[in-house]
Amino acid sequence: MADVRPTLRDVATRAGVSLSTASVVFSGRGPVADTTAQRVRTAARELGYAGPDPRASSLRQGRAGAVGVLVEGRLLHAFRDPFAVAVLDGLAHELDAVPTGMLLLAQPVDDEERLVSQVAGLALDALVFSMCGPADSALVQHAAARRIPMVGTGSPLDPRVHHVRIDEREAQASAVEHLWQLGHRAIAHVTMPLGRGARTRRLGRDDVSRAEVVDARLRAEGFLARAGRSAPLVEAGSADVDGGREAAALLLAADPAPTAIVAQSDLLAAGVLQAAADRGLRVPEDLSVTGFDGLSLPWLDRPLTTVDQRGEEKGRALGRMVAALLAGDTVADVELPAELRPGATTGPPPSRR
Amino acid sequence: MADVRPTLRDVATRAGVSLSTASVVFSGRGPVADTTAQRVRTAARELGYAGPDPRASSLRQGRAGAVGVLVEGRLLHAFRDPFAVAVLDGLAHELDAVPTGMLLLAQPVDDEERLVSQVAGLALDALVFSMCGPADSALVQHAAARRIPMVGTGSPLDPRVHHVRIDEREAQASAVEHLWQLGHRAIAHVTMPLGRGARTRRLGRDDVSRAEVVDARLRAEGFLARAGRSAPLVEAGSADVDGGREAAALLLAADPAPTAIVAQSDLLAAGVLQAAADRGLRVPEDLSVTGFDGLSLPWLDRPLTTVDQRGEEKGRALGRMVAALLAGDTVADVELPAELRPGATTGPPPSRR
DNA sequence: TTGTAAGCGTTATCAG
DNA sequence: CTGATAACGCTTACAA
Repeated sequence: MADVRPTLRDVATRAGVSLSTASVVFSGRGPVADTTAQRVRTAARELGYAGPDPRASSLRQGRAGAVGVLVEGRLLHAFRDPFAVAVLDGLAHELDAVPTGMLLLAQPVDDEERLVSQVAGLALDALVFSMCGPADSALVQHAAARRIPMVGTGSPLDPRVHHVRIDEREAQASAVEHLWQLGHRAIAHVTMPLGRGARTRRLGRDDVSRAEVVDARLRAEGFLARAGRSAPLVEAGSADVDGGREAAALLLAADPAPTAIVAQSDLLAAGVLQAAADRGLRVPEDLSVTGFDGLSLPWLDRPLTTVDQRGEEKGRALGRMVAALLAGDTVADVELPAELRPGATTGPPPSRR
Repeated sequence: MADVRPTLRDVATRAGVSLSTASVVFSGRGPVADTTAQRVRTAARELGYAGPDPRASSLRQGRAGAVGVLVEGRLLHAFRDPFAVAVLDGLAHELDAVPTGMLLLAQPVDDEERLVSQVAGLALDALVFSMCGPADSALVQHAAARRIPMVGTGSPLDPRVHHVRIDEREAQASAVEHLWQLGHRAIAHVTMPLGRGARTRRLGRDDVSRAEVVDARLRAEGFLARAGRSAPLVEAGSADVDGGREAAALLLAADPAPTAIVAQSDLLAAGVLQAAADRGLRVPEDLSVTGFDGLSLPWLDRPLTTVDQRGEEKGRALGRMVAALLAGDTVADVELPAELRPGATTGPPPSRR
């Protein structure tokens, strides 16, 4: 066995057939006599031929067999969010049926140019913006030029990107409505980071309208629409438990303190619960807390009241959209339902007890 | 702008230069006059040319710009394990510098043939078995035939796969040693699933030696070597918190019950802690527990005594190995240290208090 | 049913 | 510094 990889031509020669016949044997397109096929396969086995080189066939057929999947920041952080993982899992499930592989692309916070040049060197059939992030991305321009179809979950905001969304505003407002019904009138909000360089800080209405991150902006708008324009807002410095804890600490130190905190994600809500515990507040007796995503966080000691947007289903919808696009179909944007799921972290405010 | 993607030839024609000159402008190899380069770039911009097609250049250059990364089972499960995520993060970090993308391959439990045919269609420069799993994989044969270099963390056991390992036996034995020093004499072991079709069950010595999953086998052997050949072993049905809980429940129901349980992973150990709580046992007063991996599990209320194998470092070592292999260097297997890190879940047995 | 030939879009070599 | 020309390994009309 020579050290160079045999090619289809070598196999064909050895089997005593033409190159095209050998090709047909492997691709399965077109009729081949059984005996011929046998001879080709035998020759392949003898030569240690592992099948057609994907590089060559993808050039010829125009299919790479892989889609790029963008996740935010470092993998370590992206995968710490069970919601992101659920979306990816649903996506993987649908793409597996195509079949198509997922090429992970970690979106660096600052250096977009680098990401574009990385993608420029990759053979990709589509691009998936798996998490709703900044409103625009330099990648869109590049992918559009390459005629690579793009799908996202609300961002980037570009007509060339197909979306699977939820009604972020309405979904977040439903959490406020739930609290309002319970009697809360001092409701505060913890947002995800609104853009790069986020830090724990109080937010004004115009900070919200200027926010780069689409879902964070829409949810905050939905919150404000129902809770009142002057309801307090705090931005979390990071989209994780610690970020929620710090943001909530800021809110709870105010006087008067809110009786309920609406967080933009379950992870943030988990941090809010910690901050409440830090101050000796009982949940939901002294403070009600809502999350967003609908994760099952087994390490929480009680079920969170949350807005359930089924992550796996979202991922599957993305995957089906990709599959349709690859098949050359035209697709329409999809809107998925998201609804409030009451748990044990919300109840009447102290004054009503 | 036509609807077909322009090619380098179109750009060259428009710029009034030859194809090869245009190529050199984009690849940066070879000298080009500034004015010529400008003209080419202008023509490219005007045509909306997004750079050389990666499919074609990869065929020509023999590089795909991506490596396949195998994770066990569904993504949802793989990413639920913080250790796996840490390894992937370290890997991503090193590969980013190459630069090379990571194509995720979920290893189905049963249908290996499907995985092979998936990989057969993918242009990959290397294959990374990121988690130590079954001792052999049909992929090895395929990748070897394609001359794709392979790296792993202990499995598959094949001389063609380069490894980054830890001394699993010794590492697991060190946890037993720690307990022994504290005075424990009734030490039990919870193993990861030993192969497909795992279920919660007591294990004999020969179950261990027949185990498919390499690290599970080696750790169990290390455990037995130090704890004594008749120390009780239970296999977890799944490599997660619930698996650990069920396995520990079985151990704790025995009479006499162990005073210490050595788990093969931190996730399993978390389940052991739950099982202890279920029976009203205090840790470490009534039961000592050790884990394996060295994760920081923020949702545990106290630090776990564990064997720290730094996942990120392991991933980086894998990444460096891949980089070296891609550069054509010969590489030697690497052994990384793993050491016991005492936490708050181990102490003297009840009899010594 | 099998063979011939023309690409797919680049990059590498080598001569000018 | 620039330009012909030949691969890279395969697929697919079309002809036999």
